[in-house]
Amino acid sequence: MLSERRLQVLRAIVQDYVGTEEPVGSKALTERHNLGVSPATVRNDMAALEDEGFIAQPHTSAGRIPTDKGYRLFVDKLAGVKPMSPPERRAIQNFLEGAVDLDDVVARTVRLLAQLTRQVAVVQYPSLTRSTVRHVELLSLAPARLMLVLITDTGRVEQRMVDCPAPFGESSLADLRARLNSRVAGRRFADVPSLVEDLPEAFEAEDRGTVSTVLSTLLETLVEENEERLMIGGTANLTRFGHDFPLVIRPVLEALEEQVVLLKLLGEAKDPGVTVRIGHENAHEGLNSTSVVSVGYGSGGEAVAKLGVVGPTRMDYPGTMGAVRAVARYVGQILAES
Amino acid sequence: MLSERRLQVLRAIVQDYVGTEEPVGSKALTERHNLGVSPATVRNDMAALEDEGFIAQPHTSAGRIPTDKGYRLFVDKLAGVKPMSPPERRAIQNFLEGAVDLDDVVARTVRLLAQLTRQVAVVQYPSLTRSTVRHVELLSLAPARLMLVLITDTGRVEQRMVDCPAPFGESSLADLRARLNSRVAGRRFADVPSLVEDLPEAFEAEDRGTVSTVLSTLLETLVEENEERLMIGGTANLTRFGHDFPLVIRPVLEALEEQVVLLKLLGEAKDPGVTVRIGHENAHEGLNSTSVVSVGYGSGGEAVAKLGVVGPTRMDYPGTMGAVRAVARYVGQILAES
DNA sequence: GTCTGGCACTCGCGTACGAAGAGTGCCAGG
DNA sequence: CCTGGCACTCTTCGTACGCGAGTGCCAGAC
Repeated sequence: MLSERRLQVLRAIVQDYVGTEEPVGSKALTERHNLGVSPATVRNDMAALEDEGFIAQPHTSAGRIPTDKGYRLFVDKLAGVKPMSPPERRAIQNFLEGAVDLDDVVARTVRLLAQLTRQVAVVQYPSLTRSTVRHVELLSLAPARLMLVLITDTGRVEQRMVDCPAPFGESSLADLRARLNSRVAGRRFADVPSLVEDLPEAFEAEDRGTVSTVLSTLLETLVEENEERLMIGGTANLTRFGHDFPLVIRPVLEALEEQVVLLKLLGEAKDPGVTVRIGHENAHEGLNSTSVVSVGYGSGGEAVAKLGVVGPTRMDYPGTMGAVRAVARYVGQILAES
Repeated sequence: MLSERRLQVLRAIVQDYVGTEEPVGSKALTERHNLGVSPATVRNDMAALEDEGFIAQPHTSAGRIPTDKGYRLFVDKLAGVKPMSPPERRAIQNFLEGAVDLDDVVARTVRLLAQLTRQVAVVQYPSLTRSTVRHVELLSLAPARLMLVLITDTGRVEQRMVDCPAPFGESSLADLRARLNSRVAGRRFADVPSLVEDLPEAFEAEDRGTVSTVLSTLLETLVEENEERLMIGGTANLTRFGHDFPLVIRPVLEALEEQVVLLKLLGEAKDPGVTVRIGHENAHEGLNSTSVVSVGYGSGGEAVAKLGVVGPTRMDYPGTMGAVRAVARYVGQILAES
């Protein structure tokens, strides 16, 4: 077990290193934080912290830098979440309220997060399966060609083309549209499959093929993987990463382009509050030198999607967590209003 | 005026420099290209080319590298467009044909371009104003709340919320929907404003406010700037930029995040064929060390949007131009089919 | 007039060496 | 258990130097 002072030393190391980006030595520590002990004592503590794996030295005679394990302890025990100041809160709210539609909300959120945290921002669109159905629309584009449009209570709109096996009359179309909506409107998307499975039976034999096709298209859009979308921004902030540039930044950019990777990353965070994944805690190898701070957001109690930032493990955790949490809260409000 | 051989020397310099990324000297030139003359002669030619501003030396006593002006001459006079090989063409076609909707087409196009050219790809969604209307849908979400959905022949779907000044009955809604579609379906979006301006007059006084609101929302979505969207990808390719990394890459990433900048960039290219903007020819300062290769694409004769790549001025112009042109052609085909 | 070989010159790059500085580990004493 | 002192390690930085690539120019050949 680590003594109280050793924890203070760790905290001081993390704070200094995050600020200066340079390994921090015992002398600098005693000067900048009044720990009430001499450098020699701090050195002993540092040796102990190093034995436990919380800090490391890049070279034999340089200062110490925190390890992933050190950051983990810092985040869990030594630091809180730094709340946003009132002016910042107001700025967030004002900026988000200007949005005209969901795309705009998401785009603005990305910009905002990137700017506040000076890191790469990732915002997931509200999940279909965790939203409720506002409306399902069917349009006839050609005799045997329909367009299916899904609209969620969060303002998300998805459309799919449907090629019908047989021509589908205007009256059958109206019938299907009405039946579909009466069954699913206001219900959760997750429940849709069971709500519509017997629908073809209500139709004439000649139309059943088309109805089934429409329904299977509808269900396809709800399959995991397909239904998730996200937006990223602030990649220019990657340039503030460090000195050993290309080697680190390359895999990060590649990972960011793989939506699957990012979705898995966000999906792993089950915590209801802000989740922090540090360095090697991220399964994806390219992100081993980054930390991911994420949180769910939603219009009501339940989270409909996640948002977060990706940055160097050497980041201002309290500040970042505060920004992410605040933005999520306001996005939730905006969605609830729309 | 430059002699034929001097042009050959310039061509050789560009080709070698693009290949090796290193300044090329007179000796290496004569060894790798059989120009039929000695290094000394080439040196004289190089001195002349330098006087004219087509090449430059980074330091006294290093080889020469092409200037923007040199690349310009190369692109205009010395090199053609390298066509894609049949297998490549087939791969492009296969990859694009798997798309399920417009978002997917655009996303696949971005990936494809980025992979083929190993550069940053930019694809603009089909412009609304240059497309034709397939359908306009109006949905009632709440007594005084409508959703307006626009669908183009290229598969693009835009939606907007409309807050009505007064409740709008279901029959009025159906009426408006029918009148709207009969006027604009199949027409070009650019013509929509003049086609609908007298529409409110056909309605009862109590509904006119709502009809006007709907129409003005419709027109707002068509305003330049608002109606343009684009997708970028392959930013990881920026890491192959050069050695003086962060300084160059930073402004490029920043420019890429500014959609306005990119749209202007693509918009400036008026040429019906492939357009190349080299280095300082790009108005935006951050892109002064990049070249932009772009081309319009569309389902029919006219271009509905642009696509292209952004890369270092030191790029394989013939190959890049070939890839961009080929991808644009196939995207056009796909859009025409859908 | 144009091309060529020769030659002296310039510079950037890599290596080597040494001094400076920062930081450490350890130890003996309070 | 803390502290001051001290020897040690390593990185960093500046300087010097030799090497090699490439150039510009010139006199001579075709």
